[in-house]
Amino acid sequence: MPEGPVQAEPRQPANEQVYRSLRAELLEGALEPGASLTIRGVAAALDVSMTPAREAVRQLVAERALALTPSGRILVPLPNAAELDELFAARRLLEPELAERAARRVGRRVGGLLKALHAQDDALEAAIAAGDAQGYVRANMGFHASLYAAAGSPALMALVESVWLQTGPTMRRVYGVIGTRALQDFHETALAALSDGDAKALAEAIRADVDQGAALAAEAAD
Amino acid sequence: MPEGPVQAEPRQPANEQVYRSLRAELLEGALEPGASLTIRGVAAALDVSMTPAREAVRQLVAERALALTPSGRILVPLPNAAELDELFAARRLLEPELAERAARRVGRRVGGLLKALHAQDDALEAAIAAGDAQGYVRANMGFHASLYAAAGSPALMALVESVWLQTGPTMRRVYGVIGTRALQDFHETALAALSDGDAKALAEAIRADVDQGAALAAEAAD
DNA sequence: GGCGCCGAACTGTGATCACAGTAAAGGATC
DNA sequence: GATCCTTTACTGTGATCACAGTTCGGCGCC
Repeated sequence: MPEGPVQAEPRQPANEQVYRSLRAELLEGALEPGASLTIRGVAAALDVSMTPAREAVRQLVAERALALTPSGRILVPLPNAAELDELFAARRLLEPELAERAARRVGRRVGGLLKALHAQDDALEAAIAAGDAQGYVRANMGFHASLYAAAGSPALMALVESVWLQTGPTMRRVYGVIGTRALQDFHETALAALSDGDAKALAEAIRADVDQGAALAAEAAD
Repeated sequence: MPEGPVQAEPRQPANEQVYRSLRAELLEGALEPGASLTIRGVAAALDVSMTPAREAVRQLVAERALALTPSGRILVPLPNAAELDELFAARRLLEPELAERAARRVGRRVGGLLKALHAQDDALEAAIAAGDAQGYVRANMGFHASLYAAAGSPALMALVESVWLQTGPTMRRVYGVIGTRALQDFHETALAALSDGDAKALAEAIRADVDQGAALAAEAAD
């Protein structure tokens, strides 16, 4: 069943454009933790007025992806060790569930998904080889996102994305400690479990991957 | 250690006032699923201008507590069975973790917390006896909220509250099926586990309570 | 030379207005 | 009497302006 060309975005509201832009920057770690933003600044950067910029910033504050100082200034939050622990605890709880749901839902029709995941994994290796920290974060997230998208569980996915949004700025630093540790490739384990149709094993591989990420993040946090 | 009077809210921004108001209505199920809201309407109801009302609505849309029609109209979402399943799956994963953290954190200094939880539980019984559906939802949520607050895990708590916000409008209907089923009081089980300092048993009681809620919600959804 | 103070620039917030699109209600037609 | 269409009222979006509070600069003082 060939898919037609993606609907050429009939109309992109300005506030959503700003939101997507900021969100992508946060997810990929393009924004330094602790950095400050201004509504007028992001409005000018995307050539819109203050209003849509405000809405976008507000949304991200509501998702804890941005923080407000007591006086109302906007900054990229810098999670401390305890908060990082909470966020990875949430990932450890939610992501295996999504992985398991994905495996059960695709069943044996696993070909297309496997191909997409392999592509993301290749991009990840390439980013590591090229020393591209932001590309690394993006590819790693893409791998997980592609897998979980197959679960067809938008509400759970939204929760996980909310967590990613909060860990994004710190995840960039994780790239810095890669290579200083011997890492096990749980993505490969996950792909094997998925092609075997073993939902439990897939969930376990994802849990291990998240745990490894948590360890790296804890190491990179100091 | 007597606590001083709560700081008399030095200044409440209008947008947050609107946000809190809408949020409370959603959490307690005061808003009917499928009902539609207008920015001008909520602005008028709280006697503020459109701007803060917009911000508040936007935040709640970002948290999936409100939904937008393709044309941009605002309505209280009506989760279908699959979405409800996702939301309770998330509660089932996250809340036992919070309960366990709470138990470990309070350790043996459990007196104040137990007292607060008993008070919430009494309010819950009173609401059931009085036939107050909204009071029931509020007291039940208050019980869980008080317990998890003791965990000192704001990031996890925010995730759970996001889920509550989405289940709120449907939870009101749950009250309708209470009494048609013989219910086990897992709150009592939880309180016993807490006073024993048994974190694992507390987590298990909370999981059972969430599961029972999920069953009731599934029953009330049709 | 270091410290404290004052002012100017800048911040987020709130209000108001103009606009394009949608939904609903009314009437005309068959 | 039901159906379709037109018009009207209303919706969310975006822009602009006024304002109060904060921050950070430079200047004067010790």
